[in-house]
Amino acid sequence: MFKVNKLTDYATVVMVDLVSADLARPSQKIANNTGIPYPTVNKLMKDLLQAGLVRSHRGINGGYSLASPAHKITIADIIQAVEGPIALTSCVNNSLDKCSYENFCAVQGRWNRVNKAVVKALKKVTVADMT
Amino acid sequence: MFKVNKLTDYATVVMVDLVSADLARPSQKIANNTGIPYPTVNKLMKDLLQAGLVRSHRGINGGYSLASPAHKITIADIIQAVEGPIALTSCVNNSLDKCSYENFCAVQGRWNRVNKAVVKALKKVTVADMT
DNA sequence: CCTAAATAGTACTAAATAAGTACAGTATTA
DNA sequence: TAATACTGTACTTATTTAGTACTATTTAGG
Ligand code: FES
Ligand code: FES
Repeated sequence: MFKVNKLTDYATVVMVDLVSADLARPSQKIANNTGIPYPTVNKLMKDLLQAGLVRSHRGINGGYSLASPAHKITIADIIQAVEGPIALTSCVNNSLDKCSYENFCAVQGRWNRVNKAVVKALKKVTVADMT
Repeated sequence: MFKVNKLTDYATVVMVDLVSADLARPSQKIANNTGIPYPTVNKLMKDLLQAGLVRSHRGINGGYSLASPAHKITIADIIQAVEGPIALTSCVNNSLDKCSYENFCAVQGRWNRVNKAVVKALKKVTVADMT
């Protein structure tokens, strides 16, 4: 199947939940709001934080909040945060791993075009659109 | 990672190889041309055949050929042939499985928009473009 | 009609990836 | 200083993908 990770799906749900947060919202509360298990939310937040999509605040009254306005965070951002660089095949430019057929392959580099088209499509939809 | 199956990647290589085939080309020859292992080619052809992307001919001098002109076969077609319907999440309309959060989910149905955008992008690139 | 070439279908095994869980550590505020 | 909540890492299990094997069926040609 051609699909995003379940965690990416969850991440969008989390991001949408955070849209309505005025102050920092703890993982526990996010879990309650969304129905996503607490440990899973916890794991997600680490990825979203590292990618700079959310801000965190420790201690009592701590929690997470969006790092940018909802209409500036795209689905592409969320996918990249959770799953790493978007590379439909391993012979796409920004892929982490290397294609083993590269030496004698007939479609060498052609996937770049497809990849760009998909990324462009994913950048068009924002968290605000998902609300 | 957000990516297509390796088999899908191989499938495009196979399709591109078939562009240059005047008569039916056997799996074995496709394997030789592309460097993809023979058993794997064999497996692929079954999927491509079922999806109607190639035509087959049995017996001596048999083999496979494209069912339509190269510029009419899209990357979306190939992905669907190998991986089934394109459904980025399980709550997308044409998905085979059902989303378990559907009852209380905040982004319910919103992925349809993303999915459509991606499919549209994948339909824009054809086998001819990959040659 | 018989044989060799080649596809068609099914089922199994092994490898890779994703999902879920656990836990010890650190910062913050009341 | 105690309670709250994030941070980081590592582990286990489940699921999916990739690869392999084998049998049956069809076709062309001698
Ligand atoms: S499949 Fe990777 S270079 Fe062709
Ligand atoms: S994640 Fe499937 S309905 Fe929301």
